[in-house]
Amino acid sequence: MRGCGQSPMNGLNLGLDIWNRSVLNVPMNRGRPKSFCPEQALESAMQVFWQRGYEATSLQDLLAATGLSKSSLYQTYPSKQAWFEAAFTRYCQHRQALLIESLEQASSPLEYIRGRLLGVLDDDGLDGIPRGCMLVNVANEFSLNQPEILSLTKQATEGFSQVLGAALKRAQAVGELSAQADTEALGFYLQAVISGLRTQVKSGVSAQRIASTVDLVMSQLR
Amino acid sequence: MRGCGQSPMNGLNLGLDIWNRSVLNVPMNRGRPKSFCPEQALESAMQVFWQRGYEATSLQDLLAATGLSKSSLYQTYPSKQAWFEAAFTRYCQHRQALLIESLEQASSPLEYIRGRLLGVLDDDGLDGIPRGCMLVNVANEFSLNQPEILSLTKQATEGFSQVLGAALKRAQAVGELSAQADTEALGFYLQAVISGLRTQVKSGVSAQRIASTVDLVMSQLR
DNA sequence: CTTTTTTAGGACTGATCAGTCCATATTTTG
DNA sequence: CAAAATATGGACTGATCAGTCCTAAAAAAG
Repeated sequence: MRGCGQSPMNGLNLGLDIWNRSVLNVPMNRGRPKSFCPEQALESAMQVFWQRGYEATSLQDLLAATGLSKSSLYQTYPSKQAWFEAAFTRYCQHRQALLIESLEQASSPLEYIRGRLLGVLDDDGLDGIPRGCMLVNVANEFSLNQPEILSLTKQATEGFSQVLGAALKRAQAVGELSAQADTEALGFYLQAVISGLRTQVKSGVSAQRIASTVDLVMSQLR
Repeated sequence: MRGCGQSPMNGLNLGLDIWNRSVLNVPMNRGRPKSFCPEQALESAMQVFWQRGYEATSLQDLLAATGLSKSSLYQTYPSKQAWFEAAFTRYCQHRQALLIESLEQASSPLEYIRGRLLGVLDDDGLDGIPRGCMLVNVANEFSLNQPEILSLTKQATEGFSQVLGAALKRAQAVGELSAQADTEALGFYLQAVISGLRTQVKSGVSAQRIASTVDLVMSQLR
């Protein structure tokens, strides 16, 4: 059972790995190959951390979600913390890539933004229970005393804000938004609104109420 | 050592307690009196839950923060969960009371709102590390599968939103806000913005950036 | 005083926590 | 084939988890 390549490296390094082997005469990995796909395991770990948060996720949860043995788990990343950081990094990268991709496909930038705002309403997890945005969850679970996590949340928040800012720039180009608008500032503003709405969703505020706030926010964007 | 009255009841019931004793001839409490103040213990418990969240707070933390013995802890509330719910309820009540009080003292309703928005910047905990708003923390830590918690977060979110809505009504009365504005909708909107800004603060976004978002939001309120 | 009632201290519980270690299995290399 | 290298399963660790229980202390009531 091999599944997804035998390199323990992640997707980005796989190419280099193959290149090394074929061109530089670096030998193939010796020893028993992994019986799991590290990428897939990380994805599963991310899902469970997303759903439950860091503290509430036990190693047992991680083992069950990934299907790995304890040895394989600790050989892939050396601690629960390391798994979490890798999973969270993956989440941020994927989310930002998705955001950018759907922006590129969007016909109307403002409708794209409305879609991002309304998106807070469909974030159901595996069991149908909303799990919110992992970035929002993580930022609020940790205090600011963990530098590595803080660095990740800051970077992701700024990244998301910039994508929203880019959407607003396109809105200006298309004539949907005043050329005087400060798109960078509005990007951070919208990111805050989205985070706030996600918190309200998790607080039990009705979908109707959320939707009308979205209308209000959109009506202010001119 | 008595400290703050010998009734194990909380503040609201203390009056009834005394009344029962004096009017209904109910005898005074027999037995050894508590050597701690339940109100004060709850306040301490609230602080530590606020700072660390539910999962990350251990019973040891709770014992250390309150100074209680394990027996007293479990006699006051029967579980960690019960302590948490009591502490969170206390937080919500106190916060809402503070919000209302400072609204009543405010001269300019819009400046009051600006103050609430900028307030996200000074939420330092005991050790100087921002701990955010407990409501935001709690809403994001728990998934929606805990009915009691959900009920508390929903109620608090709506309560805070309504106070903001009331401030906006006063702004209309004073002429600071258009009479056409939907103050209820704007109240929920502002509550979302505040939650979002708190998340950004915990994500490491700079105070300067937060402040300029506050300016942006205020400039939209007309 | 004795009795009754409540609180407090702290030993104790079984479960679970994150993490280690080692023997065995499975592969490539030579 | 044998040797080397890596992966796996799972037993094992000490620490900590939330929570229980029992005994002693301290107060009011009679």
